[in-house]
Amino acid sequence: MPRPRIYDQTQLLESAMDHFWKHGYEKTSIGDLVAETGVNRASLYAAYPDKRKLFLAAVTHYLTTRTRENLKTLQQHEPAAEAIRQFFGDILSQPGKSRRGCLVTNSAVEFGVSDDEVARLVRNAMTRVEKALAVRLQEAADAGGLQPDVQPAQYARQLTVFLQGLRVMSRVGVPLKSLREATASALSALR
Amino acid sequence: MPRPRIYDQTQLLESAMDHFWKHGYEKTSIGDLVAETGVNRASLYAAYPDKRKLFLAAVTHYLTTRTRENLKTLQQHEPAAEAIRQFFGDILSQPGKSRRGCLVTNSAVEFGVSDDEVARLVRNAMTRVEKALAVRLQEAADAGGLQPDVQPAQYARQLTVFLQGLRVMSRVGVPLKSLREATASALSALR
DNA sequence: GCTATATTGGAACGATCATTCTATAATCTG
DNA sequence: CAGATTATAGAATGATCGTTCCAATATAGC
Repeated sequence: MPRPRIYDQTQLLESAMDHFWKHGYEKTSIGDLVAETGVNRASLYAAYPDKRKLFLAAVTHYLTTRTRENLKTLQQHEPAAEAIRQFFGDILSQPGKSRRGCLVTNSAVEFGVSDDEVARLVRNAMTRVEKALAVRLQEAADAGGLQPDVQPAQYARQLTVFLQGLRVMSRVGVPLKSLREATASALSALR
Repeated sequence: MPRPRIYDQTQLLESAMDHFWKHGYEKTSIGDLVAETGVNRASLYAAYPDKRKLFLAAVTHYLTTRTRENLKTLQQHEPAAEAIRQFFGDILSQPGKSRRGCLVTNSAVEFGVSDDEVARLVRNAMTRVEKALAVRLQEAADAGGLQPDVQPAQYARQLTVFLQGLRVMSRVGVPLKSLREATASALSALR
């Protein structure tokens, strides 16, 4: 019976995610989203009760697409040491896109102090990355692909922190070449 | 002849810096600053032409106080390896304050894509940290305080990136204990 | 103590924001 | 084709924003 929806819900979410990713939450207005997505104001509010809920949906969408994609790289390659290299390599191999940094990192900074729900979402995402790294690092250690004095769990923590740093520095325009050098150094315990 | 200023200019800058540090640029309104600093609107605009210029002054003030203080720790302790430990140790030793992260890191994320002047300011600050670390790491290497296979310049890059990550994760509420473990791992090449 | 001068307090302005409302349009069921 | 229902377009609303304005105020030099 109803008039059919003219826009695609996933495209809306992708578009909104892109905009929040590039400009952050506060600098993104509903007007911006209407202009960029082509979706009408009223339709936006029919789909999400308010801007913040749309943002949360966008972050979740980021986690289930971008972050999941990165984790797949980490989990699927063999051997484990190579998977870890590839994981970081992928992140540093998109010259145009790396400038936006990571929506999770950006949200950590923008909402870390002011919104506990976002903060928890972000911490959980970081913990998942850390655990995935820990699994692969343990594998690498077992296979002799890790310096013997390195503890996988702690090294996973270190690399998770390092990854956040990469995202900050990408966003502010530090050349990828420098970041690749830094990463090579951070991964030098792998062999 | 003129009516004397009733507020202290440095206190104003400290107060504004604090607020930008905690809440970021966009979420800080002039009204917030008036309320928190006690300085009148007109006086604010007499001191700085607009919000952005005040923000730039606040960031510069941060660099000449907080960042400089951290760099002093890095430069003054002996031996070099101990100075580096202390540098990171200090950053992770303020349970209440670490939650705000670092104004430089926060600004990198908030303005990295949208404001080249801020981005350059931030990159320059990061480069200074990296260079200071490189100097001390070279010293440490010369004194045998560094694993022989580690290159000081690249390790300095790595630690600079890592530091940014620490600041992000502090801000989002990751426990300092975890971050200290990560840091211990990142500094394990020192001895 | 008067005048010149810059500061102060707070009202005022125009722009922009998130959100809501109203009217119209498009489809499916019967 | 009629009517129920939801989507759409865009105007309207009220709050908040950065910034400006104006009248009142406080001092230093005369």
